[in-house]
Amino acid sequence: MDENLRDAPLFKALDDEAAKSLSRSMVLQELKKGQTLFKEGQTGDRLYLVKTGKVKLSHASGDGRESVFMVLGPGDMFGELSLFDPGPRTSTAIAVTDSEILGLGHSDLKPWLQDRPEVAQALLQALAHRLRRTSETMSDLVFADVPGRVAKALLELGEKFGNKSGSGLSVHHDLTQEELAQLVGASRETVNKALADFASRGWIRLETRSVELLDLDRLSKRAK
Amino acid sequence: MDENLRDAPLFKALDDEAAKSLSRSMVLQELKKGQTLFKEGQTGDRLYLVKTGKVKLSHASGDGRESVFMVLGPGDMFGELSLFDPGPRTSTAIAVTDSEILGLGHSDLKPWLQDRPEVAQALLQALAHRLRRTSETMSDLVFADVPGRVAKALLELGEKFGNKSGSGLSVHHDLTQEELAQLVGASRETVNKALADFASRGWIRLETRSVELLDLDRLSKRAK
DNA sequence: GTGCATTTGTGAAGTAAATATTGTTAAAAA
DNA sequence: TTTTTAACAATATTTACTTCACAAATGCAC
Repeated sequence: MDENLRDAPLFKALDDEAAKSLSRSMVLQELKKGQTLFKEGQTGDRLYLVKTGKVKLSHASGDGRESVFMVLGPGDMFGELSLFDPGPRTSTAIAVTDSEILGLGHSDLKPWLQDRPEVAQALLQALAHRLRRTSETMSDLVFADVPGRVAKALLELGEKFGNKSGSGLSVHHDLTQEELAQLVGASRETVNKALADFASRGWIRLETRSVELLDLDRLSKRAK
Repeated sequence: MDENLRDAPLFKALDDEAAKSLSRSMVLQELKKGQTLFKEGQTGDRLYLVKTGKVKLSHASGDGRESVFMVLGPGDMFGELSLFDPGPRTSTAIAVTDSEILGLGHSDLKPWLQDRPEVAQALLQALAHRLRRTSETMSDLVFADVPGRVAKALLELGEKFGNKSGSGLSVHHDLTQEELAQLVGASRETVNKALADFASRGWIRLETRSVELLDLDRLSKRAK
């Protein structure tokens, strides 16, 4: 079984034997970059786990604008809302890069939830944790200005997708500036200006679909 | 047992017998208006249920500004984050009116989670539902202007606390305009303007700590 | 390579909302 | 009651951000 997945909330609480057994009922699906897994409004009761690649969860406004709540990487779970609280999907899931994802249907998960309290417990914890982060993002939208939110987003992407490189933290986020702007809840132009400003101060170095974070301290200070 | 509470997610899944038994391990606490139940940053592993009254969950920024995520009424659950995902409280809970609150400690809930999968299931559903609403609020912050958010907040308060009255829906929210502004994520002044504008159009009638919603259709249209 | 589309960078004008100020009304407290 | 405090209302000013317009760079198909 894949190392990344062993740490996913769904499996963390189980012993190897059980984890293997559960993983057998999951279905692998390959997505090309840009491909849509599900759209908001559709019904669906599958939960997904990212095995490789990146997936973004977004939400469209009436007039065509888009907002991205989250970029998910290996080990991350999504789509669980429609599973626990039946109803249409609230977000659209699109692959940011070529990705492999594992799907698990409601009926396959149910027996585990019944017989293994530790699975439910782990999922409760995962949801609670998610809720915690969501409400933090919410107060950032209220309190922080755009550069602050950009700094925060960079740090979060760094934590998730960063690799230590000589001088700093190299982050291949695979997002266009447009997508980054949607993640931050601002226009592409202002995000671009914030990035350019950080770069001119030497806090980051911009590359295409990737950044190198050079001064984490300053960025953190700007973020809070 | 109180009727309101019988419908709370925690009890809904249980039969009368079990619900009664669980409710016996809950501790009643009375709060005066303005009294703080817990503060963000404190540790705590209790879950609460509002029996009577109203409680607000808020979050403070570094520079003293405040944001209110939620106003809770009878039957609503809160404080569960620190219970499922151990860590300090992420919000401050303050009584908006004199209130009665039931508390349940981690150790009292745990056996139920172990033995009764339907309890865990109900809680998963409650969290998923909460997450759904939170992310909707989040995209409203990105997409909607202040008057739109005010209209939405009024409708939500109406759904929760409204009573049909002759001409419209009478909503005793018990919030000052300052608190309403914090709930909407805007300054008191702009919220006041939006309210005055709605009133001048005849969509609402303002009273102190209360509104009457007269034209729900127009408000809904302005909200989306 | 050449050409075309997408992404990135930047300045200027327009706008929603915050901030600041001051006045008015209503509710508590003396 | 009067006094004091808190909540609400209206205005002018400033600010952060969006929108618009366009140029430069990069990636990709042929």
